[in-house]
Amino acid sequence: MTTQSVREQLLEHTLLLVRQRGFNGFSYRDLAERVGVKTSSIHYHFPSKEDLLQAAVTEYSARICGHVRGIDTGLPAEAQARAYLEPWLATAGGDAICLVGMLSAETAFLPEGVHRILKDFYRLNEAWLTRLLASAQAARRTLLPIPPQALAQAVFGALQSGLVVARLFGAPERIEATATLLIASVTPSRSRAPGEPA
Amino acid sequence: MTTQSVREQLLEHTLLLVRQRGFNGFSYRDLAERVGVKTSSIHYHFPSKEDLLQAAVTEYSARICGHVRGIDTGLPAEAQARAYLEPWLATAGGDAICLVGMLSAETAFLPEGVHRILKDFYRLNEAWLTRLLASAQAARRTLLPIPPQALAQAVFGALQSGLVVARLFGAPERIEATATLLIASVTPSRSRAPGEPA
DNA sequence: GTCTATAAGGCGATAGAC
DNA sequence: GTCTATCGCCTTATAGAC
Repeated sequence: MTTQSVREQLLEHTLLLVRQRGFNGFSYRDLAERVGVKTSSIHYHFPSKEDLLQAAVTEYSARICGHVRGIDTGLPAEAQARAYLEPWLATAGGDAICLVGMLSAETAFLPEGVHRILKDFYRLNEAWLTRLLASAQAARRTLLPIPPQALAQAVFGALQSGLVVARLFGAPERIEATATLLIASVTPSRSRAPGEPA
Repeated sequence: MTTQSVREQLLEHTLLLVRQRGFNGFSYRDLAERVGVKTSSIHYHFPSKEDLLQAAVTEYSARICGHVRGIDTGLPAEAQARAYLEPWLATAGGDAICLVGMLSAETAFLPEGVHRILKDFYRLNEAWLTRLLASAQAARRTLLPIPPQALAQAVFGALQSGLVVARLFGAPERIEATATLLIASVTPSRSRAPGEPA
């Protein structure tokens, strides 16, 4: 447990506040109270609220995308899928959702620069999932109902919404439906022949 | 084009404002300006902002759930799926998303009564999709990668997120990945045998 | 039912002392 | 770097005239 500078604490609590309540859902006062400083001190580190947002979304995206890029593509497809799902499963059911998912609901208030980071976040995750699904399909180990890219978009969207719904219902296991879909889509399994009973 | 009472206009513009900006994203002033009245007139019809929200979410849920319940279950599964998807396809790419999806991101600020309506909305849609998928599977016309209920949850979540992403990218066709997944999941089609090229 | 006027407090942001 | 003090504006909500 290393000691954090005030700036680091502000950024960390902003990440949490945005994921819990959204950019429009917290104030400088809320943030100041959590960190134990006055609101004017926040303005010293982050002159405007948009500066704070920009820093938070950049940091969040770097962390998650870093995790995704860090997954060894030499692993079996199922192991890659499980590694990918890790942070999603760990988040589900808490009082925070994905920062990008939250901000995507608030696009009307966000500057263009933030929009770009959000879009890049979707693109990277969807591209990674597309590659995984396509390679699993190419190896003939699996049978996809729709093209890899379409399934990747659907799976990633279902994960985002899964966090939202898991929080609403207070039910972490709500994310598992989508996790199962991804795993099943890259797993050879005993894939049933058409007409074979489930 | 029938003339609407002020109350009806307030409700209608509230539906739109929540779907565009969220419950925390608009004020009585915004609403008053759109309808052409003063903010105090809103308080006459809806004493508090929570009253306004309660009326809006109730109305929205009644409309969408009414549409779903109105789909003839005697139709072929694919026709039912297309009828179900209709409002989602019509919404994608505009500046408004599903009101329930929007409010689900703002749960921290919403009263318990609204939470209940949101949950019921998810349950009804998921149950309807589960029935559709299960009946299509039971008829041996299709092969699902995961159980019907899990797929229903994933599909519905992907639709919700699909609206969000379609708006962010300004790309209505973004919803089609999930629409394709649902259609493919209930369509006998020429379902490929394992190993058969896509 | 709708208005004017106003209350009481929250908001992001700034100036200037220390 | 952090503080106190303050600005101007926005917010939901109410009282009372018409």
